Amino acid sequence: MPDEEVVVPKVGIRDVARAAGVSVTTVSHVLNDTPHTRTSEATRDRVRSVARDLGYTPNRLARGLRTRSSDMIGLLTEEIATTPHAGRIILGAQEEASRHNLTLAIINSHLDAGADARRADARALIERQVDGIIYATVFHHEVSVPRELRAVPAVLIGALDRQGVVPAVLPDEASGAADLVALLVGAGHRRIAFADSSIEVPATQGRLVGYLRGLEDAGIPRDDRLIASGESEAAGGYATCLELLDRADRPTAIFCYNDRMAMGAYRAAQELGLRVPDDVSIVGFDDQAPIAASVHPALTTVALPHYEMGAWAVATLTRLIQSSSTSWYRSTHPTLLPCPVVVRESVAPNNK
Amino acid sequence: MPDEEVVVPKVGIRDVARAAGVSVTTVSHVLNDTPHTRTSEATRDRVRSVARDLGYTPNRLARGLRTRSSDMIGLLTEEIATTPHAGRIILGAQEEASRHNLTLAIINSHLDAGADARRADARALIERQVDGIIYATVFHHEVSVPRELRAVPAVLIGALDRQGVVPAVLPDEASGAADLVALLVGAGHRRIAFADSSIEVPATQGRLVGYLRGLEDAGIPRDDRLIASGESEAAGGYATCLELLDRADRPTAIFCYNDRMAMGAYRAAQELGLRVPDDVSIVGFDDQAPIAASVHPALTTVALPHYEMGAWAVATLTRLIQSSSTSWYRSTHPTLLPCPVVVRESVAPNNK
DNA sequence: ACGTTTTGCCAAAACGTTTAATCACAAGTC
DNA sequence: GACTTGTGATTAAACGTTTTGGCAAAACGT
Repeated sequence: MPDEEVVVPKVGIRDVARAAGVSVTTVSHVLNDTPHTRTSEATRDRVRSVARDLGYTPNRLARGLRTRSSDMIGLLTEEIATTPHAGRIILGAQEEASRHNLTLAIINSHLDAGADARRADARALIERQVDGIIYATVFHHEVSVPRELRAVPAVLIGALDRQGVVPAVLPDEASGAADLVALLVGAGHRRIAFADSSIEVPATQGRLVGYLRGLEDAGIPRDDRLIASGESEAAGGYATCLELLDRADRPTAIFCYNDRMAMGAYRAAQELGLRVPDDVSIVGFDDQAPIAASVHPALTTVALPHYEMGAWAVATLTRLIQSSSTSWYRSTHPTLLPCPVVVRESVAPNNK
Repeated sequence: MPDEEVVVPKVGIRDVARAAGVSVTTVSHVLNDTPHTRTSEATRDRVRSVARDLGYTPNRLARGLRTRSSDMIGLLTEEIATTPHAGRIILGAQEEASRHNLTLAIINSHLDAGADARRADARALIERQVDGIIYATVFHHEVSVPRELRAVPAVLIGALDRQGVVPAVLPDEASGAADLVALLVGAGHRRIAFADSSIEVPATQGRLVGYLRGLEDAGIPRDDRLIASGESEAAGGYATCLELLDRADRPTAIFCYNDRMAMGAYRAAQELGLRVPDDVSIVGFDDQAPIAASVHPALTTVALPHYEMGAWAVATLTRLIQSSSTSWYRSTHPTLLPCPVVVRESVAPNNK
């Protein structure tokens, strides 16, 4: 009952039609370049210019209602807060989405949220008629996706679907780790220690597996005395590496489970009077900003393909959406994205 | 023309109505608890249980079309990539949004994007009929908001509206810096240096202003020989602090422009054989994860209220939306959110 | 027993699009 | 000159909700 829109009288397709002296159908046709439809070049131009002059903005809600598709994709993230990495996933997803004229709707679940809360979040997205859903988790091995996700195409980031029906993408940590070992071997190192994380997550295994594979590829026998583990923080890295380095036959290089532990390794080396990289080479994993570039010497490490996983997710999602309702799919193996090693200054040739 | 939805026959409000033996009107009324409407307790229960059994999910597009509101708010971010901080803004906004039953649609502009690209992004959100828009920038002093933002309530994060019409929120860097100085003064320090950033951004000024105010409050005269500047990275902090510390009358504490520079300060101190914090206290700014907690000794610093700004933004936006169309507002002063100092281990009493 | 109020419910019109189905009319075709 | 064919546009029916304005029946007051 209050006065209507004194501010900006929203202009709809009808207004354009009226101003251009055609029907709304025609306006819709020309503005969307609807195929199999005929309109003279003259009226096309007229409609377009009128639309521009009036400042027409289509109402995507209305369009979505009619076309049964929202051009939105939902990103369900699990604790974006804990890891700065998550930002890069969002960025990758966002940019790929923009490329397809889609927009991203984001909902964040707390890590400790129950299954019901998570399902409620999925429902919230589905109510919004998203065309697809990305479920991004911190690195879990397997997860059973809320069954509401079955209502709509979905992909998984950082986890495998227990039922094996939803496509998933993961970082190829093992290969990255193996490459890193190869780099060290190439620099002449043979006594390469591994400072592992003491808590068990899939990443742990991948990195350890890659470390061992790297050794094997180089024909270096495994030496369990060179493998130690600690809390996956700077303090843990310090303690672990202190122990590894404080021996007569100390390693010439240490592969740390992550960059934070590598920071601890730097300190351990320093306290023992060892210089990095001259006396001992140190490498990390994660390429965690801003650590890796800020420590001295700058840390050689392995980057995780967060951006790429985000982009991959919306790319395959759009493929799924297009092929949807005709062919259905069963996800075979998860997609593994490469983890490139980024070379900085913490590795030196082993001249011993 | 392919077979219709063999998978999941979407259930709409009509299906619920039919199954419950009532009209869609009634279903709508009970499901929304529409006020000033009368329905017997019996039918209410029946409708609700039928809806649950059928697994009814309302179509928010349709609802939005009718109610002229989408319950979505758009977050326009400028280069979420560069700063890990951005993630916390998103998180704060997201959680506050969830609290109000809103969902966040995110679009990211590149920092180097032109004004047109930025306006296109704003339009994309408006087409989606978002109820409001948050424009989050990296810390700029003033910005002229795309005029499409006038079509809908908007708030600014990290910048001021040049026209002074859009409410804005900023971190109160000056007070945070002053508090930090007060902490140092309280520990007995009087020769407190400031390692400034050499590039000019609003944050620079705020922190410097706060530093000076802190000194003044303590009755310590300003000494320009204690103020130096360098690149706002670890390397710059190293160079700057090396110079500050390598004097006979060296400061007993250094306030670094940010945590990365503080990392450099640690290295400078170490190379000069000075222990932190025993020989020199060092503080930073930003509370940047994971640096601040990972360095040794852990860094005392000031946290930026990113989460809080995100939450503030959607909170005031919802207020704006509710009061909209009735009262219009003119933003007075920007809101300043406190930057709490977080005490760790890099400050020691000055016993000299 | 008769008006009046209250209670419980419903029909139908929006909301702004897209799209299937037609339609008028001019131009070819034999 | 009667048929077909092509061209450029239109009419009207969706899409799934909310909401306005009523209407019948039950309850109530006298």
